[in-house]
Amino acid sequence: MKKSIENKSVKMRDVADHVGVSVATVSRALRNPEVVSEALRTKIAAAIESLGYLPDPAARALASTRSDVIGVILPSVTNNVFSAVMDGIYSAAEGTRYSVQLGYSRYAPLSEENLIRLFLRQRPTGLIVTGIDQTDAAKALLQEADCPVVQIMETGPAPHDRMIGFSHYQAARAATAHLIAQGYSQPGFLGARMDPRTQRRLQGFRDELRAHGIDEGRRVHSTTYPSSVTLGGHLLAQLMDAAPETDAIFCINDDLALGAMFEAQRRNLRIPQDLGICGFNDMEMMGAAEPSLTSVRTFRREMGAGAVQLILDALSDGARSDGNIVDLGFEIMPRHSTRRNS
Amino acid sequence: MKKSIENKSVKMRDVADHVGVSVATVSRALRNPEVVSEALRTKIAAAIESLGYLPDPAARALASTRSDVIGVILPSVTNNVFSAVMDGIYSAAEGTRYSVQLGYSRYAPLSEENLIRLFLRQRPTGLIVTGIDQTDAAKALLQEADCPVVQIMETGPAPHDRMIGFSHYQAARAATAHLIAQGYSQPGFLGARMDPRTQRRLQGFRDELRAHGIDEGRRVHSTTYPSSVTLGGHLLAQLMDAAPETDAIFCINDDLALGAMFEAQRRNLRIPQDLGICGFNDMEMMGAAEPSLTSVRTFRREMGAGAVQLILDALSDGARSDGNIVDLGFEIMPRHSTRRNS
DNA sequence: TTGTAGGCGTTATCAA
DNA sequence: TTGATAACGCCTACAA
Repeated sequence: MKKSIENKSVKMRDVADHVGVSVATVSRALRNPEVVSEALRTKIAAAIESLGYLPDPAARALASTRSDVIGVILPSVTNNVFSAVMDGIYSAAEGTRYSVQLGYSRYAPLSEENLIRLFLRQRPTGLIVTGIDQTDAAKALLQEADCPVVQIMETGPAPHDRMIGFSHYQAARAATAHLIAQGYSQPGFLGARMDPRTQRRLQGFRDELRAHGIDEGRRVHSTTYPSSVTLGGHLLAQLMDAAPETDAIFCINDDLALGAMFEAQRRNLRIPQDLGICGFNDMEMMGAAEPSLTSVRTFRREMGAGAVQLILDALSDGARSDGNIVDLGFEIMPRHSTRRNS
Repeated sequence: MKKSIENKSVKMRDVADHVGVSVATVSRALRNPEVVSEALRTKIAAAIESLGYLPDPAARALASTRSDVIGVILPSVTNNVFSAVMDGIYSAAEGTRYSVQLGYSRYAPLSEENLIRLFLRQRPTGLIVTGIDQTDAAKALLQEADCPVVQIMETGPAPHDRMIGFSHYQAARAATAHLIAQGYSQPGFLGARMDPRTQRRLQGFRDELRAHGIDEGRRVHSTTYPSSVTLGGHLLAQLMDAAPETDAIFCINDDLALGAMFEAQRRNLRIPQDLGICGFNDMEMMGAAEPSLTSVRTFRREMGAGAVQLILDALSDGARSDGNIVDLGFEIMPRHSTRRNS
């Protein structure tokens, strides 16, 4: 079995010669096995195996005007929300003939637009983009794309093609409602980065307060800096200085919540009595923290895997069925940090 | 400026016609601008711009027998140690003509081997692989690769080509030495996953104990499960039950350390008096925690960026200069969780 | 400095 | 069911 090494330049031609058929037949055996005779098929498979043949993706793409890549554009490399999404994407793509090509926009709509253009140039099998806040040019590109396009992370109006996510607005309202239901009457808000998705969460927070006739006062603190545990601490410090009446906080994400928890401990604020804390995303650490932290569970891995599945479905469905929206929802995970009533 | 949209199938031919030159000249203007006359170069650039031409990577790769991709193989998608590495890689690649292709081995040497084979098939510009524990077949592939190969995360003997990382063994020894220097006499070890890199850290821990004449007793607790904050708590619980004399722990990574910290708080162990805690990697949260947690800082982003740089260097250096090892080192970050002496 | 032409490894069309 | 044979879009000697 020397096959492992000797594939440096085994090409379809070699396989064909080895079996004594034309390259066309080998090609068919690979793409449409059903039209090749049983006998040849097995001989070809054996030859491929023993010669260690691997198709050249570039030649394939050039000749078929279609590459076997699924393009994915995410805003951030480091944010572990997206790590989970990627995990789902890679898992779902594993075992298929498709490979994943990743691009990072760094939360910049213009760079997202360029990435979309770049990816589309490769005639990908499908494209996965994050959210609904593309530039007009990007939207036009997606609209004209000749491959399935899936928007992830959100649900919302007018998807380009397909969509899988949840409502950040509703999730934030639910989290805020949870705080209020626990008896907190002066909830505050901690936010970072404040990209459009985050803004929608803020809007949910505000609308829920309003629905309960609660004034937000000076309790909304946010920054455009990227979020971090450290920042969570700073924001809580600012908030408590500006609005000492605050008795609970809804944090835009779990990092901020964790940082706020640490800061609360430094200030000897008792959780959940003096301060209730609710995060967002429900990363693994939330349940393990002391005290355990309430959060809004989102289905990130499922979003990634689901997006790939939507593309595969679209491929077999053939036609492009617009308006296909999958709402994965969310779930409030009540934990010690907001357990004031019980 | 309708260029943004109308690039659906603008090809080099179109640009050439638009300017009134041959495609060869356009191609040269793109690859070796210096051999094309100033006048044509600017006209071509203008045409490219106004037509919105984007080269077809597949055709490029096929014709030049070299693709503009840098292949990267990492063991894990979700582990944020690697997120930071990726961040460095993408940053360094940005603005160059190279794009990044990511593959995940899920800590399985065999799948790493297959990915290497797959990536090499595309004749990449360079290949970045994680660590030094490849299968023999993979090693052979890397040895024969006709592109620069960079191994990241570690330093060690016999790199295939180039290498950038640090010594996990030495880092663990240093961390253990720090604990001992702080007056802890019964340090324990918490480990998860226990891949070869982790094992080297354990070896460092053990050797350092031995150097101080300390018996490890029943204080080494590890599992092959992937690490998590929750797991850190469980492991500490096990450790304290099995070896109550433990007065400090060295954790294989920061997640375990954080989980151990929470568990210690649950058990009313005072940190750092009753229990010293040292993590590994120094993720951002460590300094923000309450109490702040000692860790071993590693330069993950720099490793990623450096790896890309090494490839770019190799490209211009021309020849493949073997034995090129960059040791980024590490740094002990002493914080409250081990501040027993002062 | 610029143009001509052959080829990169597959796929797909058309015959056989 | 199988085999020739053009593409696919670009690169690169080789010529001019």
